[in-house]
Amino acid sequence: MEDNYKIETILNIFTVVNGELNILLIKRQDEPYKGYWELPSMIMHHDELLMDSVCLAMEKRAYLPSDAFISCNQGYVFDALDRKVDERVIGVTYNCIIDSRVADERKLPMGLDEVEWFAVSSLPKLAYDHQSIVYKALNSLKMKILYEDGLRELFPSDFTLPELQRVYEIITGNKCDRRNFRKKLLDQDLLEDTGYKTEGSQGRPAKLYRFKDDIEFLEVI
Amino acid sequence: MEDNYKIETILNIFTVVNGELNILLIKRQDEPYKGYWELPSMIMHHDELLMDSVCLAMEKRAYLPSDAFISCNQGYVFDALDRKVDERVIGVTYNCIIDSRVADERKLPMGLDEVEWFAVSSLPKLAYDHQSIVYKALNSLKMKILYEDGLRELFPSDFTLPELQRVYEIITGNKCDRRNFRKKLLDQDLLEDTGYKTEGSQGRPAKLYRFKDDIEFLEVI
DNA sequence: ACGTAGTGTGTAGATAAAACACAAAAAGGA
DNA sequence: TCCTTTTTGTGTTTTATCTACACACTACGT
Repeated sequence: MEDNYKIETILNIFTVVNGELNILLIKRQDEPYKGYWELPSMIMHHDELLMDSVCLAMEKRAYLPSDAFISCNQGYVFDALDRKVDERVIGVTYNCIIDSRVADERKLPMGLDEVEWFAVSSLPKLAYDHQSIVYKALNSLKMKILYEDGLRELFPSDFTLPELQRVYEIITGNKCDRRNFRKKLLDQDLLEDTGYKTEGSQGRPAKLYRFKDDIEFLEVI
Repeated sequence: MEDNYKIETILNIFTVVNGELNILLIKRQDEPYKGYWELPSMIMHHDELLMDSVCLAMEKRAYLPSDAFISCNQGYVFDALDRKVDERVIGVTYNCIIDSRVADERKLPMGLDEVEWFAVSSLPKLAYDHQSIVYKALNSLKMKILYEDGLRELFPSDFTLPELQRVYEIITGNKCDRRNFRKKLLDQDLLEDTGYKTEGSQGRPAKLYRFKDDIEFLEVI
């Protein structure tokens, strides 16, 4: 018996802009699922590593530099027999976080692809099983924030504590008291005050913080 | 270009016997790595799901009933170009926990395979990249114990608190005080006293507990 | 009967988590 | 200019959780 299947890598590329968690999607130009949005993906060839394929997907699909990510973690493998329409493709997902400062430096080829950021709280119709894939990725992100250094990766540049809390609450689903959230973060000494404040927004300006780029740290939140 | 690679599922099958975490290994009969031990694995065919392949590996490699596991979770994907000697095989790992009461009901075909349980604290020489695979699985198990219901799955039948603590400490790497460990577990009301005690061991007999098979529970330890 | 080995138990101090209310700084409109 | 609205910043008290710690009980072996 001749086994014939392919492996693709599928990328959940996250970034935070204006205190909102965004994910990168591409509008499909062809059938099937024409007009639906999909995650960047790339078929892996036999002489490549999965990570090679991930980098190619970053460049050729997402139009982002292949080294743009702050973190890139392997996620779940999706293997339903009918997940693609006419061929067997096993999808290995990768969850990437990139810096919002490079998120909009994409050079799209004129009029070819539509590549856009969507707030995860308002996603469009997704092709194939990509809806499930995003949900699973969001759950991984939740674990990463709760038990690892997820927040640090999501906020590489300056941020306000309310922004941090909004993203934390959206991803984890836990609402928490502002004062307790601030205290918990400031008590560990992971953050430093930049001395700057937000401008032009409504209400009292918020202090801008950044994560200390410290050697080792064991726990966030 | 014709892409030609295969996918295999690789099983880390864990069970607890006598308060010791064991993993199932098979002694290789042929080159390469003849005489080394390996994890049960099975090539996945194009018309199968990964879980089909897992079940086949359970039956045909581990000689265990394919429904014997208490839990079976997808783990990491190993994809190094040279992880197998002469062909490209992508390994998708699954971490299974089985009941120690079925662990020894295996019917091995006479004199063909050597299939044995090893304490994870004293593993033999492992073939291929299976050493890394076991390490990664142990780390997943740690996360599962710390943040999910891992302990419950590892102890489906009666156990003593010292047994529970030993396994907990080995997997998590955290030593903890006996009294505090007991209190933490007994305060949540997950356990019930069976009324029985260990017999024939040295020292004072230990009470036998079991996990209440309760509806929902949010946290262990 | 005595030693040895392993289990079972409670309390006080420290640390972390949860609950809670008001003042400060900007923007917009009367 | 003053008042209202909006959003941020701040401290204390209570509660729960975690940590540290010492001695008695029950079997087995000699």
